[in-house]
Amino acid sequence: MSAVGFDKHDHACCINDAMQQAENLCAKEKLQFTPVRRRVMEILLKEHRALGAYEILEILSNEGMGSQPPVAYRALDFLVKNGLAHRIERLNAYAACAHLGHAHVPAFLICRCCKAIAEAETELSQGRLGQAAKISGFQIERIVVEAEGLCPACVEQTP
Amino acid sequence: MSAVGFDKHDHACCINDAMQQAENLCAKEKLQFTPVRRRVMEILLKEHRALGAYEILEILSNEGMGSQPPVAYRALDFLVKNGLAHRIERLNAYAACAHLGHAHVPAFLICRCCKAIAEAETELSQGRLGQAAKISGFQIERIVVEAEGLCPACVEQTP
DNA sequence: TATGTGATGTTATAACATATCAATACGCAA
DNA sequence: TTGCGTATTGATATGTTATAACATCACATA
Repeated sequence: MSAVGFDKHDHACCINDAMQQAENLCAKEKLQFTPVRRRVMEILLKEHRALGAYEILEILSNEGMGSQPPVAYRALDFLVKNGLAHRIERLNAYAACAHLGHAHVPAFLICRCCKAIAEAETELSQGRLGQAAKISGFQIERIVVEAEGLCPACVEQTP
Repeated sequence: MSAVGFDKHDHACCINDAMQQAENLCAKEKLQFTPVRRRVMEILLKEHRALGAYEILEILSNEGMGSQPPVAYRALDFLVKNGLAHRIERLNAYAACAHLGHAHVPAFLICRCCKAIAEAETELSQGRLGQAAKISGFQIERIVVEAEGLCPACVEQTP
């Protein structure tokens, strides 16, 4: 498990790789990776952080790709539904998936100071939550795990 | 671990107990359990589900206890900050704590059909998320765990 | 050409949340 | 008990996030 997000890396390469994987996945699943959807995915990858729908919308708007909320929300819904991006509930924001290709339950570390996020993977279903669900007969379809706190950089500045 | 929420119980008694515990806790911590705060706690306990701030506000308003959003949000912030209630991120809503008295990391089962919720307890810090945090130097302050799916009642109706 | 389907465009509005500042109540020391 | 500082409430305005509803476009195919 690597919590990509708080460390440096070759970002151009990271974007290209991810876009290629997204292309492949859409081709394989016969999904329409349309210009708006592709562009939103690029934006999320480029910024490499959680973006609000309206932030994305503004970028799209500046590029003449639609200026009304549903344009952004539809593209984001598509990306989330197909595992290309995740919604961060705590922030009401969206981030590109950092583990494209393998199925996983995403878990996030969210810095309350600088808003940086890192994505880890978990397999929570075995845990106490899974037990509780089993006992009560609840059928889990999706799990949200988000930890809020201070990232390495902010820990030093905020004592 | 009991996931109270999807089963019948003596509700009047459950409310009284919880209010008493809340009173005690506020007394012990020297917190001002003011009329608005007390009433919001009662409302959450009475409804026994997650309520939006504006739902609560409407009830308060009907009773002449304030009609503007900040009234509800302040009371809810107080309850959440002091562990009397939890915020359900997935729903942008609030629910009374089902485990008053003992410290815990709350985890929720949320029915996407009828919106019923159940609160379980977890101690997640040992898991992979805790590891990821430790490795990267992230300092966790709060953890959100929310599972979405179908409650026992809705599983039967929605095949 | 007609028809179905999925994606977009567009308007309007619902739902959730907070900033700000004034007024009031409360706890406590002088 | 008086006065002071702090916490709480009242009130207005505004910011932010999300969706309903309906029209249209583009493409595949019967």
